[in-house]
Amino acid sequence: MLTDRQRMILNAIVDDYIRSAEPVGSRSISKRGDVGYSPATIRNEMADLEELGFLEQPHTSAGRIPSHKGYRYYVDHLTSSFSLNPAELHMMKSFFAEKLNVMEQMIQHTAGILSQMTNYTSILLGPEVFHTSLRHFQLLPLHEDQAVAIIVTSTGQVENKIVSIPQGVSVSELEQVVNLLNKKLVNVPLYKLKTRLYTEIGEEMQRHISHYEDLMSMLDIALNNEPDHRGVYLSGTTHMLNQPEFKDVDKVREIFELLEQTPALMKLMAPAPGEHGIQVKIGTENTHEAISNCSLITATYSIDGKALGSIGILGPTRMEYARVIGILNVLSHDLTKLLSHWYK
Amino acid sequence: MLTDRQRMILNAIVDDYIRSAEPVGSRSISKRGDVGYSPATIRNEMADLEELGFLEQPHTSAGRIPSHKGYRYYVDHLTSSFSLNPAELHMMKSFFAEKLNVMEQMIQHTAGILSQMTNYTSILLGPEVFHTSLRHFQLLPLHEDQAVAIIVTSTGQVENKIVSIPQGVSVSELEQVVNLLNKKLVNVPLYKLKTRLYTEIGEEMQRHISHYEDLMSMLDIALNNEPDHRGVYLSGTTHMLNQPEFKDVDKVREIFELLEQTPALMKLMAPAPGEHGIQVKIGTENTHEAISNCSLITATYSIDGKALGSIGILGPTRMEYARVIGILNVLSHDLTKLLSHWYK
DNA sequence: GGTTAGCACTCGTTGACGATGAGTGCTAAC
DNA sequence: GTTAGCACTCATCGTCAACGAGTGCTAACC
Repeated sequence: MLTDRQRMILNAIVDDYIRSAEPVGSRSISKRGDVGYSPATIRNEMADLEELGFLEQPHTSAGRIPSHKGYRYYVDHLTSSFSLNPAELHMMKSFFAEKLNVMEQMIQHTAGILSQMTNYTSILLGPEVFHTSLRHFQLLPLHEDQAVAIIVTSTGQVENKIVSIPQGVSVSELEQVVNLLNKKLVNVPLYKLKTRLYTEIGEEMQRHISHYEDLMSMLDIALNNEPDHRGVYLSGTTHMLNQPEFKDVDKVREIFELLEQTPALMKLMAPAPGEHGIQVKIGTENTHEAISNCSLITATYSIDGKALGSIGILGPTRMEYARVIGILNVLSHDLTKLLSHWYK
Repeated sequence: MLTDRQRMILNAIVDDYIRSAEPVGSRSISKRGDVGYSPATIRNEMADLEELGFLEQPHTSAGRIPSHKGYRYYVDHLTSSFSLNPAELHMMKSFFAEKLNVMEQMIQHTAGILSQMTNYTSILLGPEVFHTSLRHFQLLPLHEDQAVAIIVTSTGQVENKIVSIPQGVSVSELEQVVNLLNKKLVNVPLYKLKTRLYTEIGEEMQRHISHYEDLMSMLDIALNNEPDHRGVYLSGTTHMLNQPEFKDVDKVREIFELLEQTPALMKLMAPAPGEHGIQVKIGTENTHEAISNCSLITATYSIDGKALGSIGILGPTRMEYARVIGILNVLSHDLTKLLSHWYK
């Protein structure tokens, strides 16, 4: 039905479009290198492909994009064997191995209730974030250029992640680095690991170790693992979209990015010393730029009077304060009661 | 610090702005009724409040909006006692009472993995959606105008919800309705309840019962309860925002609304008869308008060869098909294995 | 006959400009 | 102290012209 060249060009267009999300022109296909024809030739083929229904033009003077039929053809003729790379497979396996823990479930569940009732985004910081620290770090070489990084936490949880070893780093150097990390970072709370890595370890390493930058970025990846996110529970993030002040997608994305950074969240949600009830931070009272026109209402929950974590609601400054405060009040008490009951 | 009138006007402005998200003008405050002054007077006070820093003007010819200081004052002087209405309290209590069930957790967890690995939105339909049906429906009057609707499902789960009884409906009529529902809807799968309500019950009721419309909307609310959503697991909905084709917030909202309608999702995710592997539905191949430029890739998982539910990925038509298919392949098998193992 | 260079043409994007209207500030009357 | 009236401001919206990316077509080339 299609000539080899047409198939090749169609594939190139779909690939490019999947990457860039912009209509692709004849010139850019020609420049890719894997299709050895001039733009004019490609234009001719593209015109044919369009006539056959595989491509579309958003308007006359734009490049082409694949039509549904084009995608269909692409999918039906996918040659690559859908195989995942080892790192991805490993990631998936370790995800599955994660223990489901009751307290975690309960907190996540609470986050869900909270966002559902308020129609705002809810944030819960579980106790782990505050109290879990690093017990041990290990780096096991797999091949020449890959190793598995293993992190054991003070709660006995084991996280691992495959990383690439920078070219030219010797085994003895790797050992040195691991020793250094264990010396400096053991007992450091997980959420502070990355900061410490740069402040304390960085300096030391720069002195003794070659390939400093590559190694640092490897360690960054190794430590950027799940434990960093562990213990932060979000729910109802999409409620944000219903607020007219967030009709600008970029603003929303900024906020979402903030929500994925545990240390920043910690800082925002940390209860003011001595403060025990509900706190309301309005607009720029929040220290972070991205949420300078948001309000954050937080409370703490506890077991036996000992503060365990925070529970908060993020919405526009134009927020239904009375309602949210009421709900948060009830819910933080309920959660406290529930947890106390559970751990008795 | 502020006169009573100023406080009153400030409160009115904050309230209005919280509701409308638009700068409020002097005229609209004057019209509210609870502030008995003309627009001009209010303008004067507003000018003062702005000078004091409680209000802001986005631009000269617009109304005022509260400044952070204004919100702060509003919050610090909130008089209402943060009390929730009984229906809300009940809702919260019943949320908390929900049993956490292992299989549910596992499926939700899988949804999380899936969206995290693909960077698209993942949808899982749990087995309940397909197989759970109504066992019993009950309506218990609480006061004059409120009742609690109780739904017992075939899995033994009990859901309840407080609804308002329409004025002028007698107890005996309510009983008739409940009997009718039990006669007609028992053993109907939960996700079909609402459709059946309108097609089968509606007609019958219209003949025998007064206040038909009010009653229907009450029943609609009663049945629109959680069970309808039960068994649909979403994750990574926010990934959508990172795709340039969804920079229009309204489009995204449309999709989110679709995702919250179980019956529609069911229809989209239902495996084609006889089909067992991975299905790819591109663009308009999906029957729903809102996702006409999305692709939906689905697979099924099963126990003992018996299909239990579906697992899918929703993204733009411009999707990394090869990668997603690969991941979905592995994950649907893993989930099948895991569930089989668990229930052995 | 297939391939490529060159050129006129199309059409979406961008920025400038004027009309419109909501809401203000101020003055004068009540 | 309160209110009516009026000139004024400024964001929004639609129109219009300049710009440029990318095409389709023709003619030359291998």
